[in-house]
Amino acid sequence: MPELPEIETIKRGLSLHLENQFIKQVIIRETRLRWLIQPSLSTDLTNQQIKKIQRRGKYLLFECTQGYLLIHLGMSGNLRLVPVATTVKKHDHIDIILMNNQCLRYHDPRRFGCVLWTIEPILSHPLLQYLGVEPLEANFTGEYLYQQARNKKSAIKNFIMNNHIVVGVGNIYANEALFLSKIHPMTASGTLSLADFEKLVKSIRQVLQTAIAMGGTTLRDFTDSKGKPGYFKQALQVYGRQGENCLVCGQEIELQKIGQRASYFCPRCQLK
DNA sequence: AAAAGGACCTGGTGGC
DNA sequence: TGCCACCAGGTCCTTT
Repeated sequence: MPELPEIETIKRGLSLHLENQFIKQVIIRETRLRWLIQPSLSTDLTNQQIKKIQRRGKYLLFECTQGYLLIHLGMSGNLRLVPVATTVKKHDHIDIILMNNQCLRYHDPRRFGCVLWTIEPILSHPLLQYLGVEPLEANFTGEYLYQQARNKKSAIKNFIMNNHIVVGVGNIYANEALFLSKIHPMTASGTLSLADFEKLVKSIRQVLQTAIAMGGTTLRDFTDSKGKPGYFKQALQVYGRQGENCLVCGQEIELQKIGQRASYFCPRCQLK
């Protein structure tokens, strides 16, 4: 489901309602997520106060009194804030119930996500320590990408979707950013110029920021923490538009698999 | 060392 | 209506 703008949207919604709240009870209905839920999760979390919610890449970090709750939503995960008495549906795996009777409900049909507790320094957690730069922060520059791409032959689309290089850019926004940059998704990363990378950085920033402003992209089932969809789908230039006309030049948008992922591009605007 | 491919899951869709 | 193949917003792990 979610890329950086969707996670950021959820984070902002949850921050408003959860910061400074105390956890009263944790209900676990299904432990088989990407990694098994630790049996101690419930006792670890109970009575913790949520101090602050942060985001690193597509991970949500709930800073608590004595540790961190770390949540990833995988492909199909969602977090909703619901009244405690709300009927439990299929795939509602975890409830985190607060003293004020709000319930943070984790729902994930495909179970590719994870929910775990750690008392280690959060940024040195094994899942986080090798992550690349944040695309909306100042150290994400054309120069950085250019240096990382030296001698790399992988397609530029795979390169910008690689979490060890830059985090948060998933399949939708990789396609959109490459279209804005007029770069063909198959281009070998190492052959692009510094100027290309500067343009690409600008495009990635722009596409992510615009999507955040519109509450993310709802393809079928993404909603924010209150159940509202995002509106960026209407602004998509290439994603899902194979066979339709390029909004810039009128050429038919093409679809090709790159690294097992659907890739959409304009063969006239985006040169190799 | 880098790149490609498989694996993990459920649900929706479109073809026959 | 049913069955089947294929597709999906992610990313870790294994193989080449």
